[in-house]
Amino acid sequence: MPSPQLLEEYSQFFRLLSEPARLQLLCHLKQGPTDVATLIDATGFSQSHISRQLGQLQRAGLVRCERDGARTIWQAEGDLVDELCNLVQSRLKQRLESQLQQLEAA
Amino acid sequence: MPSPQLLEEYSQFFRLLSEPARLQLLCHLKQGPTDVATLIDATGFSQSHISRQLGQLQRAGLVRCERDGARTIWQAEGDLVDELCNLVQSRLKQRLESQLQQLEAA
DNA sequence: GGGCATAATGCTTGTATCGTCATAAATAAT
DNA sequence: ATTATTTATGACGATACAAGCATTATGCCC
Repeated sequence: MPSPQLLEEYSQFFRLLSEPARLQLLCHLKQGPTDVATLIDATGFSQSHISRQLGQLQRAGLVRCERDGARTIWQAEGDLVDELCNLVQSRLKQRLESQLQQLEAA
Repeated sequence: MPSPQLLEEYSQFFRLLSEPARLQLLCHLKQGPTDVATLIDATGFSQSHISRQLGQLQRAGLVRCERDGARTIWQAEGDLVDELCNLVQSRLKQRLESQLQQLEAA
């Protein structure tokens, strides 16, 4: 039985991934290091929004940045999120398959 | 690059785990099938709160229930959440270790 | 230094959701 | 049937957070 503190940390981490905007940014950064202008173009989000989301992801250690002059180049760090998403995806798939089977059986 | 719909589903799933109360309930149910009165005792949450949280977990297929007379016996379904938490935990551990090392090096 | 890009941060608003109270629905017992 | 017990749900206040606007900070170029 995990301690309340650990549960709190888990939930905080999952909360970070509970926002489509952040997941989308992470996915883009998975393609390779990217500057903010490109992210704005790709997502349509405002500059301030992107800056905040990246800040949160950075504090969690999911992305890091390096400055290139006035620009900031961001990149994803580690593939924990990929693994998590893959697990969730296989679960979603299972569920849909099972629901489909139930429909066919009826 | 995942579709927006898929990102939305991922995020909804993670949002489910972003609440300590729900994680706590899941952990209790991992110990074995449990009735609501026991959950109230164990967590101190109100009956209505527990009922709502279990409802959300049920709709996501993370728990299921069977009625035993007037009581409802709940149990966790699958171990996806365990796997997710283990991945996250090892990540948290890594991060702390790395921070510790940086402190020692200084 | 001043002007010009880019990125980060206060502040505000809107929305979602937690958590509780009260109530309703479901089920057992007498 | 009525009553008691357990669970689910409607309504509501409080709170958290996303998202944008405006401003400030940071670093380049002249």
